[in-house]
Amino acid sequence: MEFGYLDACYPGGLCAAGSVTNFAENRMIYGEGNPAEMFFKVVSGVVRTCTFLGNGRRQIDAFYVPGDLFGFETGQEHRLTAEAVCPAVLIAYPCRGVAILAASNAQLAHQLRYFAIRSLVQAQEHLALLDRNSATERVASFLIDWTTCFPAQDIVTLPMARLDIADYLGLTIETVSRTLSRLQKRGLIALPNIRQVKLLDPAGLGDLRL
Amino acid sequence: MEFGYLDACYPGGLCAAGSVTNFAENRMIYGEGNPAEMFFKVVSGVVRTCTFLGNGRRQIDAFYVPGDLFGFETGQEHRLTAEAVCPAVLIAYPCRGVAILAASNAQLAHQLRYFAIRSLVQAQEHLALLDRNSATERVASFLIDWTTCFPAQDIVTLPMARLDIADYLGLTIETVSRTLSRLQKRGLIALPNIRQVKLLDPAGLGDLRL
DNA sequence: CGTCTCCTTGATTGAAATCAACTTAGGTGG
DNA sequence: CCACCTAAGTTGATTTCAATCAAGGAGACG
Repeated sequence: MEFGYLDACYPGGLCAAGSVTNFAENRMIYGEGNPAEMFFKVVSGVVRTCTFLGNGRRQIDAFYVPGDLFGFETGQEHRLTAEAVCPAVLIAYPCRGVAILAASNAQLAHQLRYFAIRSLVQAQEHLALLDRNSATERVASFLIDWTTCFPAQDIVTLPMARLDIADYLGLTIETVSRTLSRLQKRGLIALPNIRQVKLLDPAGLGDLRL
Repeated sequence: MEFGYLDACYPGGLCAAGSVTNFAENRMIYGEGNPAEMFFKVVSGVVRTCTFLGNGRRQIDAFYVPGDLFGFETGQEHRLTAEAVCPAVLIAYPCRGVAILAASNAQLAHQLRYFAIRSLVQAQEHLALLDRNSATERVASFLIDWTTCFPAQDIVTLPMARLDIADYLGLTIETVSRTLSRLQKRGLIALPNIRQVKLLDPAGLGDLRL
């Protein structure tokens, strides 16, 4: 189904219904099992959604960047935990209120559907990423995906810690660290400091994805 | 966001717009890159959606069972391939026609949103499954998930081949086969024949998921 | 009865997890 | 400003588990 992109802020749309909120780094936005009363739009900063597996491991499902909507549920409860990766500004929308608005506003309904499907596409891409089972493939894909979020910049800042990357890629921090070092030694990337990456050879990096 | 389940077949709803189609086993329903003109509802049978990775590997994103809708896209093209796992009856809906209907039918719009979010939830659950990185955890989870689709039955039929299971779980057929044998030896399941499974100890199997 | 496909089982290899030590960066307080 | 402390990241050695390589079995079908 084809859905054009529509900005969330148009008269009578989402903007009217939401309230702006600030979250400090690592602050929880909502927890697994919390009632799904709100969904959110990222204005600035980065958000992660994650599940905690029984053995203490944590799985990061997605990172959300400015413009993204997250927190959609089919049930009464949030099935994931959402946390601010770095200081973040969000707009919170009440689900019920927006559902009522959407019932009489076809454009808004269309827009919500668009964002739900976009999240689905992202989840499917994440699945494909985890299936590339070599650590090098995963890290290379992650770097390419992340940097293409910021096409203008030469050196890209990673707002998340190594542990976040590891939990997103289904690897350990040691493996992520080693893989980054190896990519640097091979001249594919530069790591000027711990949170910054420069792609020296994007094409070569792309080849690693197979 | 909370969405109650609505049957797709109600007057003025989806049913009016769709056409019934049959697909033989392993028949392609649509291919990666095909124009996304239709989406589908499963009436009977099982459908898989998959991507082919550059190295020849295949990743199965999801299995769809009767009642499920699949084929939603944000762009103009299908990003996955859909195939019939076994003989399947589907209803095909034209995206554009349904979008027009949805613009003036709030209930239909709501329903489409519900199904898009449901696919998202399934994708997120699949992600969590792949993150349980032991083969035993994955296979146990798969068996539990699949059999809970058919709560009434004692012995459940797996419509898909071992290779499908392997590609869904990110494992090889050998590992799937070995793991099933091991679960059988441990008395957790019975495999009366190649396509049937009986959960002898669902609780014990659940414990393996961690 | 032979052949093909799908599945199972075994032996070996390899990549990432784990265990463990060390380095770096950042923050605090004397 | 520097000494200390802590959290985060890197690097190395070893182990573990699934992939790979290889061979054999079971069922379907002409």
